Amino acid sequence: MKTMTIYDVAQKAGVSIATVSKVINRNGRISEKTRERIMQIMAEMGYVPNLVASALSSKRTYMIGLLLPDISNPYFAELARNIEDRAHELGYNVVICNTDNQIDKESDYLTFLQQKSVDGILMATGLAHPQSLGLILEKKLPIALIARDAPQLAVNSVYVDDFMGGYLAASHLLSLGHRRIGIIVESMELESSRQRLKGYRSALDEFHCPYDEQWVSVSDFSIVSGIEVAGRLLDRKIRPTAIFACNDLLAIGSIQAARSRGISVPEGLSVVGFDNTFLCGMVDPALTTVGQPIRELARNAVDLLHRQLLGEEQPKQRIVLLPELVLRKSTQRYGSFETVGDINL
Amino acid sequence: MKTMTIYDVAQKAGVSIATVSKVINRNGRISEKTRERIMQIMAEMGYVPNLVASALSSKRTYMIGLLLPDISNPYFAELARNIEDRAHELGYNVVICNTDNQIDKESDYLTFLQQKSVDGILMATGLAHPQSLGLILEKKLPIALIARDAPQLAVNSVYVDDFMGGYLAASHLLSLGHRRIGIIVESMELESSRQRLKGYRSALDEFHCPYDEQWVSVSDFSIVSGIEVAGRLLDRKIRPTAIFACNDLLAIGSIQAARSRGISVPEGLSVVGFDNTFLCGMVDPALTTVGQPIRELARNAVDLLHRQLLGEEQPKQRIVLLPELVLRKSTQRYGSFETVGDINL
DNA sequence: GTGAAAGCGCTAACAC
DNA sequence: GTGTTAGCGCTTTCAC
Repeated sequence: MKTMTIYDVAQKAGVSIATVSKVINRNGRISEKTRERIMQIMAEMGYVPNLVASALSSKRTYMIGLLLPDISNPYFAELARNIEDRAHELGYNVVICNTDNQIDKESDYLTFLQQKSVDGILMATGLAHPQSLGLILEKKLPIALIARDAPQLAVNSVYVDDFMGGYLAASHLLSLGHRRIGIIVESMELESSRQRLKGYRSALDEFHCPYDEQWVSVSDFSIVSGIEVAGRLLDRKIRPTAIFACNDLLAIGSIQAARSRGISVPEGLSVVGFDNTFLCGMVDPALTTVGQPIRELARNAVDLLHRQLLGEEQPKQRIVLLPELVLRKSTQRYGSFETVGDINL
Repeated sequence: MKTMTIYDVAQKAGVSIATVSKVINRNGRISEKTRERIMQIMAEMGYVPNLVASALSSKRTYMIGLLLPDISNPYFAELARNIEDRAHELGYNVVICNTDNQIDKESDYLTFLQQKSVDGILMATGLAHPQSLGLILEKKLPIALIARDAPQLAVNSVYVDDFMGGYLAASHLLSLGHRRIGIIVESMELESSRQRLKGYRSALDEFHCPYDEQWVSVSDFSIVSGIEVAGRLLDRKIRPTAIFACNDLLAIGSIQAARSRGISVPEGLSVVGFDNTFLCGMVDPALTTVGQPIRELARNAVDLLHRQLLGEEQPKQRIVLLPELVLRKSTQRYGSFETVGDINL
């Protein structure tokens, strides 16, 4: 069955292809009568427009590229889901690109996406290397950054207030009486990590608790890394009574590290995570965490991009959403229970 | 900066566009000398071919569509990750489509993908409604099914031996001495669920343990559903001593249902999951499960599709991979410990 | 080895 | 309101 074109429809309807094109794109002046007749004919024939051809002349592909480190990470999976939902509502398809935070994969994908003429790009990779970004900006490809970095460059972005998140986590622990609070950050390369750390320090200051660098550890995104880094923290002679992990995976790793050392959570160690992925309710004890409004993050980012695509000449903007503390079972007042098998000094 | 075309390159190189096209696609006869010179010039100019135009004439977009129920489900996220990895290696981008198992969303996406002329489609949705499939097959759009259904239709597919998976899970529990084994299936619509149930029955037979329908419950994919359904099972006067849940999420839900009733796992209840997602190592107790070779599933599916795209006229095939039991901490011999707070008859 | 030219299927002026 | 036509940027015969 040969695939049909707009010519076939035009012929069958006894009109020109321009007319058909106009009813497809519902623009131009068309009498209601011929409009309906043509719609009817298209339906009968089972005609579907070829969007590649359409894209070539109209310069719009209705596709957006989504760059993220790894979609198998629950945080990014949830983000991707919400992004795809919103994009689909607006008539766009999304192409996923796993960069593993590698700069060469990142620019590789960027080149591909550019060649394929995606209408816009959403970056949730956090790193956003200047050279990659430069490439895009130069080509005037609409872009929006999500959830992480908001570098010096003038690009649209949507993210949570990481400083506040760090502050919320630390002050929660401090107000529970904790004073030796370990913090595990994802990477010092990330602006988000730096901000969360600053928030943590700010809370410390407010509680007149001295900042001590020995309590800050750098990790990466993975759970195994969380186990390892938290393990090192817990093997100290003087060990922390609480850990603030900069993502839920690291927090879960911390719980596991504690458990394998016979330290129970929250009795022997309080743990706070970040992101509020669905994992929090899944582990035991359920994880207290700093919640990111993932859905809103996603929606706002897509909408921001969409407005650019519509050609609305709006000023570049940064949308900052506020995180909130989600209390569950992994934190408790320091010293409120007799700790068993616990050698805290 | 106006975007360049093949004409600009041809002009600068003093050759025709046909020649340039040939060096880009490394086909046709081109002298090594001019080839290099043109490559050089393209690099200097920063020229990148427009793949939309290329697609319009060559009929190949180097994009494949991936339909799945929900990418925020860890199983599908891992699958998607591996699919994207392999596709990327082969030079393809992947467009994700979340169907939520709704037939209208499914056919909606299918229409879109067809209009965008993706080179092929990967379906991991399990349902694969005949009408949707018919649409694709009719258009001769290459397709491969993953991980779930393998209906009557002649389509390529890759999946695990679900019967064997069910058998493995049940016989593990039976050999531990369990006789009242609840099974929670995702949906009776799914061939995979039916097969797993058959495997379960087969193991029962082998152990001369009578099959009793009261032990089989139907659920959906979610953890909340797992909690609910497992809860009903556990609230029976005579309750099961083990539960075989047809995915890890349901298994985790079962553990939570048990915990909230004061039943500990594995002492008061053994639980086996299915899929072997990374969640298994994350919960307490770590989950014994039937492992799917997700990576191989993904690779094989992409390769199968790829071979079709290359036009290799191969017979349709079904690749069946074998699952394996992954032992962790959520199962134990029935009766080997005094059960506490347990009213088993 | 290289080039001319006819599409691929559609959009968007512009003319009528 | 509807039709004509010139592209969009590339691939691909088929001459030379």
